[in-house]
Amino acid sequence: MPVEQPDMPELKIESGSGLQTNVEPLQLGKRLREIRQSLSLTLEEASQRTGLARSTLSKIENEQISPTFTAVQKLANGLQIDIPQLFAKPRSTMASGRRVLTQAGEGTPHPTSTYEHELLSTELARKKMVPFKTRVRARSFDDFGDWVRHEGEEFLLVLEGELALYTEFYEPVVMVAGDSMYYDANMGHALVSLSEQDALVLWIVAR
Amino acid sequence: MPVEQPDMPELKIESGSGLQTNVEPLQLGKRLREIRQSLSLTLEEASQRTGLARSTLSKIENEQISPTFTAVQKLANGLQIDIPQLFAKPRSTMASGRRVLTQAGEGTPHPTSTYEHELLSTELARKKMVPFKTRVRARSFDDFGDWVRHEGEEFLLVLEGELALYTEFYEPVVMVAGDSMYYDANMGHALVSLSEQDALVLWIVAR
DNA sequence: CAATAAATTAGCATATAGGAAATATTTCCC
DNA sequence: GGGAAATATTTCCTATATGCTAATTTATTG
Repeated sequence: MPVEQPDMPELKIESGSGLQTNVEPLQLGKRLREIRQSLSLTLEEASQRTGLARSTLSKIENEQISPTFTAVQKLANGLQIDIPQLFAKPRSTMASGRRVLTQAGEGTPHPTSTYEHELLSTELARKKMVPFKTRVRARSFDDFGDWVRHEGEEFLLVLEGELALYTEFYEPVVMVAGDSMYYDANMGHALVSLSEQDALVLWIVAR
Repeated sequence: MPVEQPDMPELKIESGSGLQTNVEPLQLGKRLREIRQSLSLTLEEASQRTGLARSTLSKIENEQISPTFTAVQKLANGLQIDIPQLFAKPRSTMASGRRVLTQAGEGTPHPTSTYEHELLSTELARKKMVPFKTRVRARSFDDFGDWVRHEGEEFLLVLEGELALYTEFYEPVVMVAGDSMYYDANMGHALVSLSEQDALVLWIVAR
């Protein structure tokens, strides 16, 4: 009897515009300086690792010259940076340097006909992962309607009880406390509690 | 006493980025040519849109020169390409329609001086999330060396015991079973067990 | 404030990218 | 197959990035 969309809280996540018409300033030098400094490297050390001259590095960081692509490659190799990541825009991610605690039972409730979700860390927006605890009511009907199915990947850990995870293309699997499952969420999936009491699971979705 | 890098198991996982010492061939010219042709643009047209000379474009595509970063920017703007995407590798994802079960205690062990990690779902490569259970040994010294710090976001759920989560910029937080934390992993972090017995946590990292 | 380290700048030599025009290649139509 | 037009490549010159050495300025540290 799993179920409709509400089972997938938010997922609105980010993926801002998608249209980057803006003429990005893209402070390459600034970024590079940050990276180098975060590694506690002096220009001299960075020079040794990258094979680029101190002065060149300085000029690049101060945006006095526009580095050759080969120079960028040397930089990326020498400093262990991922090139795509280097050029990535300010990255509309979760606010950096933030954390949020959710104490047991203090999450945001989100009940559905089959599940009782407790959304975690809701204070943080634009997260890469959406975590929630779910209480699967005892003896859910074992004929369920449609699969739950959505973009992304899902990780599931059984915290209490015993349940069956049904997934498309596979046989159902019985899971007990401590068992975990990682699966492609595009694949239909659904949980059914097997024990007398409700089962409790931790669920995490990543898009 | 958290610690050195080993505390962050794998992370090598996808994007092979962990350590990309390899001198990536990175056929920039080839990629650009493909893109231009897929837009049915002639060198002349591309030249007009980008402000770069026909000859320059030709040389870049034939890898006779290594374009300046500003040139790459002009190209990206003119041809509506996303720079990160330009350098991104073929984008491999987890095989679709797959799932993998890890039964309690059956993960892949990965001990370090401070923690005892049990990696989960290791059979699936290129996952968006890296899940593992960690046993935090009782009474870890509460003076720890360096922070653990890495790209991405991290979710932490306490399964058993009681521990203190130290994070940069914040006061330490005491967490008990059922409590969870979501935080920016670039922010230094470290766990210390407070109870007599070891503490057990579920950890999930998303890059 | 002194002493040291680190970063920036300067000057010059060289390698190489960028632009304009010439040359070569391909495409396409008869 | 032979042009003619379109497209791509190469040539040549100029602009600029890179390397080197050293001097100068700017942090750091004690």
